[in-house]
Amino acid sequence: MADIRKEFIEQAKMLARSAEVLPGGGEHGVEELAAKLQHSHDTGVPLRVKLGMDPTRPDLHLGHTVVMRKLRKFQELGHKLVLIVGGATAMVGDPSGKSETRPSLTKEQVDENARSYFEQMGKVLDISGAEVVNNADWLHKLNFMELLQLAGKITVAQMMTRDDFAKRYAEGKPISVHEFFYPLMQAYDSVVIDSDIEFGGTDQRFNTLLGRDIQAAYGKKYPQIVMLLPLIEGTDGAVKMSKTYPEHCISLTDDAKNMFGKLMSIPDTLILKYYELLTDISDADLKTLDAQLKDASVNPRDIKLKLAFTITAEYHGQAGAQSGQDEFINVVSNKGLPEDIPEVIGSNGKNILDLLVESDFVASKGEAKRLIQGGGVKLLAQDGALVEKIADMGYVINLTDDVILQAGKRKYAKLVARN
RNA sequence: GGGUAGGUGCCCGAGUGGCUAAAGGGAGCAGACUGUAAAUCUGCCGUCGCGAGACUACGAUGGUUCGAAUCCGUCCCUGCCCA
Repeated sequence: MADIRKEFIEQAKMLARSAEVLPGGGEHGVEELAAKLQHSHDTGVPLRVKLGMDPTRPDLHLGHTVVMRKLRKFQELGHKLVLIVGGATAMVGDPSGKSETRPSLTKEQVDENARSYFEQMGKVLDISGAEVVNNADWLHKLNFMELLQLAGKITVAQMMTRDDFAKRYAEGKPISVHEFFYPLMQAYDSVVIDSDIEFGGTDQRFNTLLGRDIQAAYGKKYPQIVMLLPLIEGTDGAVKMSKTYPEHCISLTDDAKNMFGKLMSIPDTLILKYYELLTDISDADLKTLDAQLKDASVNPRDIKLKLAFTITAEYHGQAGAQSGQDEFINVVSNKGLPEDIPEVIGSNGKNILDLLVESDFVASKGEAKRLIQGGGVKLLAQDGALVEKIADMGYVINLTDDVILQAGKRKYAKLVARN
């Protein structure tokens, strides 16, 4: 692979930003990528870039978009996106430490989930231009001998180098044999679809690299390289954004106001990372922001507002982002009332606890009580002025005029006086 | 098959007969503060009940006991060692 032309090195560098390119990593990784790009250019054959997805819970969040945004760049350069719906792999589930064999999804469920996936992915990627396949189509047809042949390409020791396995083994935690097959299945996919580059989060290091090895073992001369992108933390700032913790996820299906608000709730320490991985910001601008964040005279909130605006705009347009920002400033900064307050009719004469539970503001009466004890339940006038803070558990609603009920920071209901 | 260590609340994890609805941490919620739904501090954090209290809960099940997450039997699951 000698003589890689400079333009491809440059292109590879651009594409590799924030990513880890394997094998090699760093400079070497960039060269590997450049070689692929050049070869594709010279032969006129687009690169086949692979992304696999589990069609289990079809709820994509911003964490997924880190990889998707990168894929979009490849699409823009004319390369072929190959999306693999994990109809077969979904039954195993990527080993995470709590694995069980999952019940197999019916074809209909897989299709349904996949459809939902594509709809959400379509916000970032060009799905119509992608090749979409389901690995159940080939994995379910493998017979036992073929399976053994596949399994024979790797040793247990190699398998155990996977961090998750090694760790669990060291800690004396269970590892089921079938979990070994997840990486193998994913790797075999690479053989079948003949991928040139596989994408994933950094947690996909082992699986994707195994794909490279298995491709080679099945005779592919230039096996796939791997591009890994960082995982981003969820809104709590500590744990990776993952559907295991939906309360920390910023979902692509969140409405503009919620998306904006959730973005504002990330810890300040995450601002740069979000900027880098979730927007198209230039390196230079990133540096400027870094400097501003270290400058005590700049309020990090303002930078975060811009971040929230940029990202929200990508999914909900300028207008959506604007409404999200207006709402945030109005409600959070100025402690005003949100725009859309649901009306509740017929609350007159009701006990406050029952009302809170019925309106789904709290999950139980106990929680309602705690909320009241904590001073979180208030009645406000139409203009937001405090009418009274409810402190009595036995409080009974007695309306003469419409009044706004506030429960906690973000829950409001307009209690209508007429019945 | 034998030995041994375990299975605790959303998660991690302490607890070995009453003082345990169960330490501590994380997550979550609220309040204060703040130009952030950031940070920090404080409180809350099983269900029902205004309340006294009742109920449910420490793998499952059956016992012992005035009383069990804690003791005993059986079963299920997991790790390690031996075979």
